[in-house]
Amino acid sequence: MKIATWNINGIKARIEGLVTWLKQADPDLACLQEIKSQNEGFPSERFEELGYNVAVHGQKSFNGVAILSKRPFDETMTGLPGDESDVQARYLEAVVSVDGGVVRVASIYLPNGNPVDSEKFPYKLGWMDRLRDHIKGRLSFEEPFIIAGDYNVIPAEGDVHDPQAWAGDALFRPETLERFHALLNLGLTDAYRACHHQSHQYTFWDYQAGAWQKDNGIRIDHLLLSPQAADRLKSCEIDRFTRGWEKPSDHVPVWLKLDV
DNA sequence: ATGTCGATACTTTATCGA
Repeated sequence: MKIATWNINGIKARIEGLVTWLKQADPDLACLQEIKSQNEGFPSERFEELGYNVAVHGQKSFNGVAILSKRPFDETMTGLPGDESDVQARYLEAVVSVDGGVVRVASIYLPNGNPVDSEKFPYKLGWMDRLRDHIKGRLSFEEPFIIAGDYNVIPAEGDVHDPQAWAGDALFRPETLERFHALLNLGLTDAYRACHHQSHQYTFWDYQAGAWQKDNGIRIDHLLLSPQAADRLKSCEIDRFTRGWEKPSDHVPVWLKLDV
């Protein structure tokens, strides 16, 4: 089973590129972030034509996550628990049946958190605390669970072209990394890191300042695995070639193969 | 060199968010 994550930065702007990639990459499950669309405006037909079932948690203008699945959804859940006042569409979870069990998957768009002296940074940290609490509960199910998405977290110095330049940024602040480690310490596995040891393998390059041409990137899109998913992990790769396409997203797809 | 994009609205340019 092939499971992918991609922050597409706007479904309307990216629909043709996304369909092209889906046809050639052919994932069984695709977690999308930053669809920047309400549920009503989401072009589900374009994916249903390709054999996908579609779950959307949308919002006008900003944020928004979706999951495409070749298998029907047994259940879906929208919104990260823990704060009734949080209306931002950043969390979608789904369960599908496979031979001999289920696979649970979450599509997450973790808050950026910049600027750090604004209310956005504590919102990010609080969201990470809530994510940890929620995932901790889910782990008691002992299922293969893949938490995939744009984490807006640079895990280590080897995941950024210029660590100095990012030192004070919300994506690389000690408070952020501390919470990312707390998440991993629940017993989760960073799928890409489990498959590859080389550093400077990025998933995002800014549109500005020729970042792509200079390979000035960061690795912030991750697939974290429950122990039951990690046991079945076969491979994990970054499709960096889409960054060179016409009208690219600033993020590229990351995918893994599970032996289920 | 804070140099680009995408979405939105009291729109055709400014604002926000990333």
